This record gives sequence, structure tokens and C-alpha cells, in this order.
Amino acid sequence: MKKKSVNAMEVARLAKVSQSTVSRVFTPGSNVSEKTKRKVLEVARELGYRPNALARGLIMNKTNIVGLAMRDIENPFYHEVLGKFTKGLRDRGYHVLFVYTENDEIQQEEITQFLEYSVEGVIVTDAYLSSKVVSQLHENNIPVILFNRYSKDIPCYSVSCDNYAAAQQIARYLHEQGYQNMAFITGRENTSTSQDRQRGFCDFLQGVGMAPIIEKGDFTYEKAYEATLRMLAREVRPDAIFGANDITALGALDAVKAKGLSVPDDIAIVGFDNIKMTSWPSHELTTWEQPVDEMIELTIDTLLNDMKMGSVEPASKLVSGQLIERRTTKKKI
Amino acid sequence: MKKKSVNAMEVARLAKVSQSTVSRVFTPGSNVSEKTKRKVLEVARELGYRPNALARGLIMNKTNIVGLAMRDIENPFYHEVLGKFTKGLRDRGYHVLFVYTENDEIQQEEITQFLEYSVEGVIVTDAYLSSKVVSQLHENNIPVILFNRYSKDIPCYSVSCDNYAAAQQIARYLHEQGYQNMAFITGRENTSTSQDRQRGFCDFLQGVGMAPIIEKGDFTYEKAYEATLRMLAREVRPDAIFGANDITALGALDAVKAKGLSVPDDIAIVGFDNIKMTSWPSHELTTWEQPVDEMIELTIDTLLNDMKMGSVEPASKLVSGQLIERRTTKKKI
DNA sequence: CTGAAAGCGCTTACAG
DNA sequence: CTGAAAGCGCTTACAG
Repeated sequence: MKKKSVNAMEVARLAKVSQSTVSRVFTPGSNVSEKTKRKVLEVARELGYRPNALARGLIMNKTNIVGLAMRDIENPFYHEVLGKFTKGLRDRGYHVLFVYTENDEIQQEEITQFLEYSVEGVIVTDAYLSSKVVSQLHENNIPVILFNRYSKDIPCYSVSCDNYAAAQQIARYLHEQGYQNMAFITGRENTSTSQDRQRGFCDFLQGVGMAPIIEKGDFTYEKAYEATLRMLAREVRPDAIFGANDITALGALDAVKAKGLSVPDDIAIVGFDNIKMTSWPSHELTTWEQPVDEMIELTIDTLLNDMKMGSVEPASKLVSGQLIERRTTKKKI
Repeated sequence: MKKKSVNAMEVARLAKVSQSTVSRVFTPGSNVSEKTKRKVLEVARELGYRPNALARGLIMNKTNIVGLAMRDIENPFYHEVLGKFTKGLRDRGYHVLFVYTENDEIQQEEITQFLEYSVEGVIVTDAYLSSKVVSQLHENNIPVILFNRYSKDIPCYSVSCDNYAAAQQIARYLHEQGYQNMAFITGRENTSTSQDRQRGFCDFLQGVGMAPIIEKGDFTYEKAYEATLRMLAREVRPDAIFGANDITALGALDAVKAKGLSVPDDIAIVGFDNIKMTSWPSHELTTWEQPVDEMIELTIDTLLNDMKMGSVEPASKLVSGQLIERRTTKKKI
């Protein structure tokens, strides 16, 4: 059934040149006379010829494919991230082999996929990577970079928001606004993101003689909602809640409202990510903006440089971001 | 710098067999003795050998790659869809070459990408496809399927929710609840999705002697918010609003609330998609659930069958879904 | 059950 | 500037 697709040989025949010449026409920087080039291109267009990327990848040992692995989550932040990675990579001539991981950890199956297709690099977002998997990739000379996640145990590049510093600043901000009794709702606790945000928050508060309430969440709305209800049932309830991400903060916001309390008068709320929804009139959430574009660029550039240079010393790169003040916080008098 | 990765030849040498035999060991269904197989597999494991998918794809004329194109939108529905496609395809042994389209229409660049990598099929979601592009793909024997979109002009499979019938049922439901003056906020008007939902809604109402207010939206929260404010400024304001998707309905919901009106007492609201957010306590949106899993399965199966059978007559397949009744509608007394 | 050989569609020294 | 030839890593008749 399959009609064989046209190949360089066929074009060569019709254009009365050798197949090598056809190949050169499609290789930027090759030596071909203007005249032959035109002729070949014309025939190619007529036939609908296009060089086969697989064959090219095979011979050049360069596939122009980057593997992108992402956990399956509801956080729209990562949807945005995915889109920007795809565009950024395309602009640099790379294609995206996409993989969803169902478990926390990237599975052997996904890695096999990347290996078999000879991806030139792997970007991992919001998923955990065992060091075994990383070394497997490294043994095959495939650089790996973690986006918004890192691990001290794993020798691997990473780009993240400086979650620790950001959380400190959020704590300082709330403190300066006059809040007295703060709370933090965690994300999934095995993530560096959640850990760093918690540490930064607590460390600052400790410095001013405060200790926040900590409730467990998992980055989802539902868990945050429940965590908030638990908090509100305590003897002393918090007057400010910092959620490990925006979705968490929105869950807290709704729980507070559901209890008939007012935001920010009774309780202030701060999120993290600055996803689009936070600016909706019904939320107007104060949050921390991650400089997504910058992070994406940095990630891609680091990965591509790593590809070229071979094994450079892995490093964690941090970017800052800024507080976006909206209506869920205010200066207490 | 690049260390050459191990190939079948190397394994063959160490296992003292021919390269053909190594290949057979990695080809399910090939004739190899248990003993040789074990020996080869052991050497392969030691060396970390894995068949090169590019070379295999080249010789077998089968890449196991499917192209997935998606518009860059904020609708979380499509995030979910992407995840499920990726998983569904992986379960069937296919890999996903992912592409974001920035414009409404799929660009030549994306198609070229698919063509060069010899994808075995293309799934297009929430993006428009010109017939030129489709025929280009078809000329190269690459089947195409549209997900939740179709076009009469384009000879191409599609799988959608039966938007027309669903919208009719929504209209019937609102009518039965006693609403008198209904409104529809459109999505992007060049999409079949929005058009069909509008037609179904209007057709039913016309049948019972009503004509809904139509306001223009584009599937975003912001436009829906504005559209709703415009509606509320009218002399007679609607008592029920149907949004072209959930995000639209949420925009309407917030606008109504912002005006101090009560939902559903003053105005009822219905969305479409049943994205996760609609069940949040702060929304509790009545909406239409698209049977996503079923749609994904159907799409993948249709595409893969099409691959095998060659060009069958393109058909549009429709699935139903159901109304999810929550708190933004109620029976009027 | 196994090996030698041809060939998938390309790139790239090598010669001219 | 161009062509003939080797080779990327595989699969698969063909012969034994």
C-alpha cells in the first residue's frame, strides 16, 4: 500500500546530476554551483522531495531531537512551560520527543525511548530522576538537565527559580505588612521546590522570632483545601497563608472564603508561579512570578552548550523572579 | 568528544555470533535458539546495547513516531488531552513528536518537520489545517486525524464530541428548568466546536420559540468576562448563560458575581468540557462532560487503522458525553 | 537455527 | 564544482 517516498536518487536522475550533488544542495554551506542548485531545487519541488531526517541523523550522528519528560499534573504552569520549551527548541532547529511520566520517577521505559531514538539531550520537568537513570544517559553521552528541580545526589545540570530566596522574601514581605501568625502549605514533600520554599520561609521567620504553622499538601487544590480547613480548626488560626504553588494558594483561598472569612482582612494568602488564573478578578492572588522565559532560555542554552562541550562540571543555576502584589494581601494597620 | 555508542556488530563480536543474529534477538518473533539468545542478551546488557531506532526505522520504513500538533492555549482541557494521547500512544508502542502551533493554522514548518521525520500519522488538536497541508501529508501517505475539530472542505478523519447534540440538550435542560432568556458566549468563531455548540443551542431554542442573545468570545476568560459585562448592561439581561467552553463560563461566572448578582438565582451558567477546575467549591459549575478517554481511544485507533488500511473513506466520528449538574443552575419555581 | 550480503536514504572524504 | 564509493546501524530474503 505504502507508496515509496521520493529519495535523493530519484531527484538526481531527473535533474541529471549525481545523488551526492542533490545531497549537497540540501546541505547548507556545501559547494554547489548556482545553476545546478536551481535545477535540483526545481526537480525536488516538483517531486515533493525532502531529505529524510532519519537517514541524515544516522549518518551524521545528530538527530536534532531533544527528549522532554514531564509529570502528569494539573498545574497549568507546566503547560505553559511545555509550550515555551517546544517553541524555544524549534527556534534552534530541534524537535521534541515528548514523554509523560505517570509516576514520580522517570521510568526505564522513558529512558529507553530516549536512548533508542538517540536524542541529543533530555529535559526533565517536575519529575524525579534516579541517579541510575542519569548515569545511564550520561554513559550514552546524552546530557540531562532538570527544570525547576534539582538533587544534590545527582550530578546533573539544573535550572530553577531561587525558591529559597524567594520564599524568604515572601516571609519578609508578610512580616513587613504586619502579619503575625503565618502558615505554609507544602507541595509534594519529596520535591526540592517545596522543600526550598518551606526552608526559606521558615528560616526568615525564625530570624524574626516567629515559627510558622506547617500543613502538608501535595501541590493540588484539593489537598490544599483540606489542609486549610484543618488549619482553621486550630485554636489559633493563621493570619497569613503561603501556598507552595498557586494551585495550593487557590485551594486555601477558597477554603478560607468557604468558612466565611475574609481575604485579606482575616487571612492573607500568597501563592507561587503567577499562573494566568491568579490574575482573574475572582482571585487576584498575590504571588511570586517565576521568570519563565528566562528560565526556559537558560535551560535550553545550557543543555545545548553541554551537548557541544562534552562533560562540563554540572551546575545548578538559579534565577530570581519577583513578588506580584495583588488583592489577597494588604498592609495591616 | 562523542563516544561512539555500541552497535550490533560489537555485540556480535563479543557474543561470537553474526550481526544478523544479534538483530534477530532484538526482533520479536525471529528464529533464534534459546541458548544464543541468552548469550547475546547478556553481552548486550553488559555493553548497554540498544537497537538504534533510527536505523531500524530507516530500513523497516516504520518509525513508530506519531506527530501531535496543538495550538498554544490556556485551556487546561487540552493539557489533559495531550497527556492522555501521549500515554495512549505509548501503550501502543508509538512515540510522540510534539509541535506547538503559534498561529491558528498549522504552518508549513510543522508539516515539514513531520515529513522529514517520517511520522506515521498526525493528530491535530485545536488547530486549523488547510486542505493544502492535508493533501501534502496524504501525498506522502501520512494519515491525519483531527481531534475535536473538523472541516467539511477537508478530506480527513476527525473525532469530536457531538457538539451540536450536546448544545441542544443543554438548551433543553435550561428550558426545562424554567429559564426564559438565554445567552450564548461564543468561542473563536472559526472553530467548528464553537459553531456547532452555537447552532445546537439556537436550533433547540428556536424550536420552542426563543432566540438567545449571542455575544462574541474567543474561548478565553478575559473575553468572556467582557462579553458578560456587555450582556449585563443590556436592557433585558439574560437569566442563563451558556459558555462555549468552561473557561468562558468561568469568565461569565466571575463577571456576574462581580456585578453583585447571584448565581444561579439571578443568572444560571453552563460550561462545556468539565475541566477539573469546574468542580472546585468556588465554581461548582454545571457543564457538559466530554468523554475524553473514549475520544482519545477512538482517535488513536482510527489513526492506527487508517495507517494499516491505506486510504479509507475519511469519516467524522462523534461521541456523546453528558451533562454534569452542579450549583450554577437550578430548577426555577 | 545461523551467516554473508544487499539495501534503507543519506553525508562526506577522496579524486578529478 | 562534481561524481563514485564507503559507511551510518539496522532488517531480511537467501542459502545452507
